[in-house]
Amino acid sequence: MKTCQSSQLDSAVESDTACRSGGGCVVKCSSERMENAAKRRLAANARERRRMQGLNTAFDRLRKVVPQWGQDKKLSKYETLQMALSYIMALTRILAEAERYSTEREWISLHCEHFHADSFHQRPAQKPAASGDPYAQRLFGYHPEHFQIAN
DNA sequence: TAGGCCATCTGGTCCT
DNA sequence: AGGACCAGATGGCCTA
Repeated sequence: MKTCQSSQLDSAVESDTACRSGGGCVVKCSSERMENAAKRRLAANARERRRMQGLNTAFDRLRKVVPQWGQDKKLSKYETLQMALSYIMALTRILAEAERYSTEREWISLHCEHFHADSFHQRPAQKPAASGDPYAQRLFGYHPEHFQIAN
C-alpha cells in the first residue's frame, strides 16, 4: 500500500510564499494549508473508495443476473462485462427469433423443451451447462477463452 | 515464483 | 472551489 505522498502538500507550502501578511503568518499559514491539503486529500480518497465500492456493488449485481455456466470461481470484472454482453446479445437474438414466428405457441414449443430458468444460473457445484448442451451453446455463444473486444 | 486480479492512493480533467 | 470520474502506479493476495 502506498503511503501519503507529499507532492500536493509541498505545492501547498510553495503557494504559501504569497502569504506574507504578517510576522508569524508564514509558519502558521503553511501548516494550516498543509493540514487543509491533507484533509482534502483524505476526503478525496474516501470518496474514491466509496465510488469504487459502488462500482463493485454494481458488478456483484450484474454477476447475479448473468449466467455462470458452473464456473467454480466468480467472474472477474472483465469476464462479467463480456458475459453480460454475450447474454444481452443472446436474449436479443431470442426476441428477434420470436418475432419471426407467427404464433407464440409455435415459438415456445421450439424452445421450451430446452429452456429452464435454473439452467441459466448454475451453481458452482453444478456441471457446466454449455459444455454438454448443444442448445445452450448455440443460443449462448460465450466462452471464457474467446473474449473479444466489442466495438 | 510469475502472472492475474484487485483495492487503494494519487494527480489530472471536467463539470456544477 | 469542490466533487465526480478517470487512468496510472503500487502493493497485497491467490493460484498454477
